[in-house]
Amino acid sequence: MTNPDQFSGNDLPDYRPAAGGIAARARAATLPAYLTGLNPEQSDAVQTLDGPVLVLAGAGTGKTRVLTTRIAHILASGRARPGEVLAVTFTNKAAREMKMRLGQMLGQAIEGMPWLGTFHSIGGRILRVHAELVQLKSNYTVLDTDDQIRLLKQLLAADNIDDKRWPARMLAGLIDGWKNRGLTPSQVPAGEAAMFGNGRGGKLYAAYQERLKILNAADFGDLLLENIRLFREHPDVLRQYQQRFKYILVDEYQDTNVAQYLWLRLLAQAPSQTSPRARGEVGSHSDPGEGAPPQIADSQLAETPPHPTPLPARGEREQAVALGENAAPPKNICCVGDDDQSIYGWRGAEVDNILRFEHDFPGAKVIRLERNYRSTGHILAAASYLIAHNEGRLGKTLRTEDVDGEMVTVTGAWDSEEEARAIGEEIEQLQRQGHALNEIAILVRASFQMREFEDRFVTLGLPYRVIGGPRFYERAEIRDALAYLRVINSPADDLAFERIVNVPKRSIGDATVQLLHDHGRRRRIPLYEAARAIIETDELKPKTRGSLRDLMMSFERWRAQRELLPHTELAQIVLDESGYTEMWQKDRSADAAGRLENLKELIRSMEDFENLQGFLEHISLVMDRDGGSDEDAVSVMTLHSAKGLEFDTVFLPGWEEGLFPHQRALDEQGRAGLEEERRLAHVGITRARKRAKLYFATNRRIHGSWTTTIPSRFLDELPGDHVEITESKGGSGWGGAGGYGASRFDDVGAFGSSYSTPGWQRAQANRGRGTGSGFSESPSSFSRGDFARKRAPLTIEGELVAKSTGTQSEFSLQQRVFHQKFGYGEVVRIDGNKLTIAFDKAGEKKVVDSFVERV
DNA sequence: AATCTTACAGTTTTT
DNA sequence: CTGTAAGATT
Repeated sequence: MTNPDQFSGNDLPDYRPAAGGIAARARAATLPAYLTGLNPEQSDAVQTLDGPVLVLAGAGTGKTRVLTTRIAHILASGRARPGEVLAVTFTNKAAREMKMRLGQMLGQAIEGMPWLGTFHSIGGRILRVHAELVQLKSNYTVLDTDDQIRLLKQLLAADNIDDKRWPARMLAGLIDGWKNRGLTPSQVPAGEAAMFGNGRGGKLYAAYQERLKILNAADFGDLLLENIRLFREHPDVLRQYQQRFKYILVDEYQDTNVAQYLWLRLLAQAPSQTSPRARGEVGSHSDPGEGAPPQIADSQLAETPPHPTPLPARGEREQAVALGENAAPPKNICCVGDDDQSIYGWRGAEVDNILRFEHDFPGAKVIRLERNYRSTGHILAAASYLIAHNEGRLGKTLRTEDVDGEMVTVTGAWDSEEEARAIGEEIEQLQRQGHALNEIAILVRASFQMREFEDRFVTLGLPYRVIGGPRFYERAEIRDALAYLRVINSPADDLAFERIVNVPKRSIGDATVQLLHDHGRRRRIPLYEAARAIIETDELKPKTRGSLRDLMMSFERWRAQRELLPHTELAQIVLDESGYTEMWQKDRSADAAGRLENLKELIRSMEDFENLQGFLEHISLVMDRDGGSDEDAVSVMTLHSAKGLEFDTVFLPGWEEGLFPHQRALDEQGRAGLEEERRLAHVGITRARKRAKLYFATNRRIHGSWTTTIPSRFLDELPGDHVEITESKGGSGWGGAGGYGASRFDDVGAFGSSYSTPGWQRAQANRGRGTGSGFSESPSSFSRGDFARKRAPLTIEGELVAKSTGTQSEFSLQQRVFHQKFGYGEVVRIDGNKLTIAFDKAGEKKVVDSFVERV
């Protein structure tokens, strides 16, 4: 955040005047300050306030700036008050950033925008107000995926369905998919509903929805779907919101799914047009009926190649049209997105939404932002050339006024280990040249690739940070703690009760829980009440009965204390008295300390909320992953989680067929899958400001065994003029390839063939002068020995010693140590500041001493 | 009820 | 090969 380059990106206080000339200056004189410094297209996007607008904002073209400025303009020009503007994003992070930038732009003059948030938080908020209309109470619980699956497991068990053959996870996926497409149980096409559990999928979905109502709970999908149902069944409520929202803004429109699209359409309609017909016909209209022939809903399942020209309307859209939702002239809705960055098709995002915007919102104005302020010329050219291979796109050409800069590099490595080694060295070199590690990222296709980098960085002592992984509230310890609080807040929360009844272990096993379930079901009471009743009987073994009674008494006590104590203090007491904290204190595994730290963080975060109820309401919707530390460290993450971020230097390893593009995407989605993978590649390259470095390995371990791979077709799709083929650090593109004899050439041949393509040959011809040998040169002149020799003189050690905690005598052989990642172990060898440690669980590892502590 | 053993799968992720 | 989850064992 301290990098000066930051402002060459979206913020642009110093936008080059080339764009406007006299006209721009004239505008600047009459318009408010926030409008100055926008380029003509941006300015257009900000000031076209009436009617539907689609802003196609390529990577690094100032998308967020346009959105925030547009809101500022709406507010400052007095066209609407903050409460009359609906602005939706996908992530809390994006919402927070917009709020922040809006605040900066407008000063403190305007109170925070109440309707700026994620689809889910806004949907959830509307739902709380009208909960009774959809058979919920306003204090309903939001279930996460884990709760969802456990609930489904119970339903499967109740229906005697073998959850080996029909896993609950799969059903959860199906239900999510249906909800993403805006389908209630009765609207699911019969063919699809029959696909699960010998035709019982549809019934299970219905049963699940019913059960949710009884538990007073909603899953993530419901937050939107129940909103749609609410709006359709209660036109008066819909009208209220249509009147309220004078302006609607949508971020990342290419990522919207059908449900989100329907939700937006309903809200974007002019208030007077609410169709009274909508009420009764929702269910019956598209309901194929129970006995209908299994139509495998081709329109929904078969891949529909995206195409800019009008497409056949798809099922859900037809439905919207049939309900009269298409009739009204759309209001002032502005969607911002980039079809070239649509990478979430697999979780329900419909690229069609953005491709068909003009069709869906007649009279829409489409504005293209094509001036890129992030990347240098070569990087942009490479990314543009690559993405041009996609057919289903609206078409944009990114331009920059920046210098060409460094070429994009492509480097081959013998195997993934060498790939990691080479990248590690490049990073160390950058570090020695004074580049901040914070400005370096490694973006992988699949998370298993991260491991090799982590291992390498641990040995090098190079600080790194893994982005992504389990979210804060998804961690077991957080969910356990929350479950305790949920039971205190709402004794009817069976899922929460079940989760912690035997955590920590209190000898209340499955048998006992089953007994509680039976009891509860018979008397139609929650598990909590069942437990209270059963400890008065002698149905349980004395030991179990005693321990359950203790737990119940604790809960009663905590509930009484709830009125007297601040909720943070209560949480502390609950965790201590339940033995939960103690459980982790006694745990000697590597991550126990971290878990205790997380629990502390949870309590800290509770302070931001007024009371327990408020905290629980928000935790599942607006709790973000722990804010990254501010240490200087290399970021390691997946390409997906890199969307929206930018770095000076970006390393993109693993560009091999099968991995990237991923085989599964190809197998399951065909050409659409390939195009999405290509968009992912485009996203990856455009994350880089100054350096994009692509890698492929000839050999990679997949599912344990070594597999020879061929370089990704995407490498062939790069423009030769902007790409440089380099050698892996230490002398050879093959690094350690030497010494393996003829078989190696077989492998080279395999990949060489894919390099007979024009793009590749251009690339080779182009890099002729200066840079040294390329792939055409025999790699046999290099060997592992060469590699090692060239590595030796590097003074990494010198730097690391300076960073390490102290003298090397701090550790001795057989010393017991603790490492944040690998846990406990014993020192078996010492080389300067590098220790070889036999970890109890992780095996033998080489680690820099500053990363371990004595026990 | 807790621990050990075996089977099995194994992109991408937000809310 | 490795981590998880369900099943078998004590």
